[in-house]
Amino acid sequence: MTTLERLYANLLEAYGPQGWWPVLDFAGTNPTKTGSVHGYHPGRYDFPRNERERFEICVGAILTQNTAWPNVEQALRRLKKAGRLTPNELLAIPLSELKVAIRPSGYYNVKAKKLLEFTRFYLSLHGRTPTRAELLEVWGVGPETADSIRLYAYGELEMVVDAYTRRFLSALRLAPPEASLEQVRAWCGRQLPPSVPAYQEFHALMVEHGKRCYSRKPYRDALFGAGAVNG
DNA sequence: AACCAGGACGTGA
DNA sequence: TCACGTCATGGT
Repeated sequence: MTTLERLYANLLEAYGPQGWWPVLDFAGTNPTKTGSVHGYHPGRYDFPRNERERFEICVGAILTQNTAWPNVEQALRRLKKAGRLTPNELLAIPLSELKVAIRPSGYYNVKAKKLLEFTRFYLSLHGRTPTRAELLEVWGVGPETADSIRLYAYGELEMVVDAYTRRFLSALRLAPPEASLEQVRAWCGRQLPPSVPAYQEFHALMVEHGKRCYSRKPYRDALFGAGAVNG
């Protein structure tokens, strides 16, 4: 068992299954979560259950770039309420109307453009699963967004690593501070068993732990991270 | 009432 | 490559 596997097991025990990626209109809740409690499905790994949910996850992945999830959830609800949460519906919106709908998630000018770019790409796939390289070619889709889409929207085995993960692992000295996100990502991929549910849960746990202990500025309780390793 | 969030892009060195 | 500025709303 690798150190990262042990870390994963301890975080899972501490926080419980996170139920990522959240989707609208799912009745389940996760009472252990601090922020929004809607749409999470702890312990279930059969999402997305249909094309509608798949596209919604993609849209959420773009809207959540450097943005707190409750803001994204508002934007998704506004899109849905306006009947614009499918690819063709979204492409049919006047640009100004799209910006108004997604305003709560911030950066609405760039994100509106990103959504349109991605949606065109999404339709061009005709249901096929995009490769990571293909996703990275889309304007507005960077490494974390591409990996999140692969892992959560398409259920592909893709490691997702974010700023929290890098801070956490470097604080534990599992990764050098100067390691790039890509290096950390490759390393994590080698340390965990190749399981889609495990990858999904791992990233969700890293975000939850990051929010609690590795928020920017002073790390609130970095010692807990070390404790999580040693048990 | 600052501070920051589940990043990515454009630019200049 | 890489560091830095920019994008913006809402929660704490």
